[in-house]
Amino acid sequence: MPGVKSRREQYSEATRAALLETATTLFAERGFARTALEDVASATQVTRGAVYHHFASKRELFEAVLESLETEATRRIAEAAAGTDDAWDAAMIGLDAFLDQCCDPVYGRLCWQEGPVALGWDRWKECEEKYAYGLTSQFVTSLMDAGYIEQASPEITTRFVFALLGAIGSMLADAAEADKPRVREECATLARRLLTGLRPRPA
Amino acid sequence: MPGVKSRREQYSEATRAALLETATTLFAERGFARTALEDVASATQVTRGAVYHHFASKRELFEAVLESLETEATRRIAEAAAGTDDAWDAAMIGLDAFLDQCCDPVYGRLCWQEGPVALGWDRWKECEEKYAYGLTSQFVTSLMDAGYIEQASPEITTRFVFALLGAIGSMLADAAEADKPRVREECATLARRLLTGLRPRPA
DNA sequence: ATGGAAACATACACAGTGTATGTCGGTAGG
DNA sequence: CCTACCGACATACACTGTGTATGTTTCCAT
Repeated sequence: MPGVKSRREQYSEATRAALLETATTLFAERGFARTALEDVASATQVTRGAVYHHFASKRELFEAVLESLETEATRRIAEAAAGTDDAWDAAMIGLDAFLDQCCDPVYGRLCWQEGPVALGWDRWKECEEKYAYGLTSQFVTSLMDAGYIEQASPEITTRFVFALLGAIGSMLADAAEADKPRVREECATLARRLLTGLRPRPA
Repeated sequence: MPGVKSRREQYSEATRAALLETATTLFAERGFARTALEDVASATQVTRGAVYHHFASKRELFEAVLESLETEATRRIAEAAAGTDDAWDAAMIGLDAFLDQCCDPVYGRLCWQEGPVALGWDRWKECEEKYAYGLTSQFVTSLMDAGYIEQASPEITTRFVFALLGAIGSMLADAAEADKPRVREECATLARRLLTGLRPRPA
């Protein structure tokens, strides 16, 4: 009977999920480099053996954490913008949803600060292709197609916009909880203004 | 006689400089994490003992490398923009000088890619306060003062612009040597356009 | 019940950083 | 001059942390 999990499979899956969760917490609290797998294991009440059973390496564990966070985040953002036809409006709604997302300290810290540090920029971007970077790319090309921003290399434009989003993510991740609403608003208006710079000139 | 160095001091300074140079090369070639101090030492024909004599830690060695690169870079950029009175023109000249700088693969790689990875984002930004970040901040505030860009939080605006510059640095560091001129130009126009988005509205 | 495989634990190899100590040549004061 | 010291480095070692190889137990199928 496919779909029915044996007890052992359930246990195994639970362990894996628990590892993922403690790893998320510890990576977010202490950062990738300052978190030893021993800590992750003991906090989950298993040994490092279990960790290496479920994940090939420390890096892969982090990637799994990242993917889990990004899957949820991109889903939310895409969902928020889904109903809107106009490309510009959709992008602005997406931006708002993204800002909301970044106010979660775990997301901001792990995806935008620890991510590139832990995996190296290349590998990180490779992972992000599927998520934030990919989504950004979609928004950018749809804005370009709709004539809302000037025709230019989509790759480079995307990287610029992505960098902006990264800056926002890092800032919100850094900001004290009390400051977040203010910072959030300033980021929103600034990002909008910068993007309007890309609009085709009326001339 | 102050100012005159004893022979020992000269030797010492020379080895320190040599260490700095090989470290620069190796960090740029292999990255910070994949470069062991043993490699730096042996390539300089000394032992790790010498490295630890001159630098308190691997991190400090990297910081020294970074500072050396950034000192030179910011000097060049500031110098290029020095003669120009108009804040906008000065900023554009500075941008051009920066783009030139980033075409040096060593600078781009170490300052914009390895930097945050090696030191962690916080410490990296702390270092950059004195150099690229500080210079960016100056340009931004002078643009704001001159009314070329809208009044807004200078801190946040600076971080946005800094992120843009970082994106450029990374891209040029990544780009194949043959592509650099093209990428450079596209980056330049894109950056200019984005910045114009910050100009106060005529309305 | 029993062979086998999955889910872990245990133990170990190894790389790399940092530190404590040793050595040797240069330099300064008498 | 010479000698006592100090700085520049070398040597050796401790410790942390990753990854791997090998056990051990538990579950499930036959």
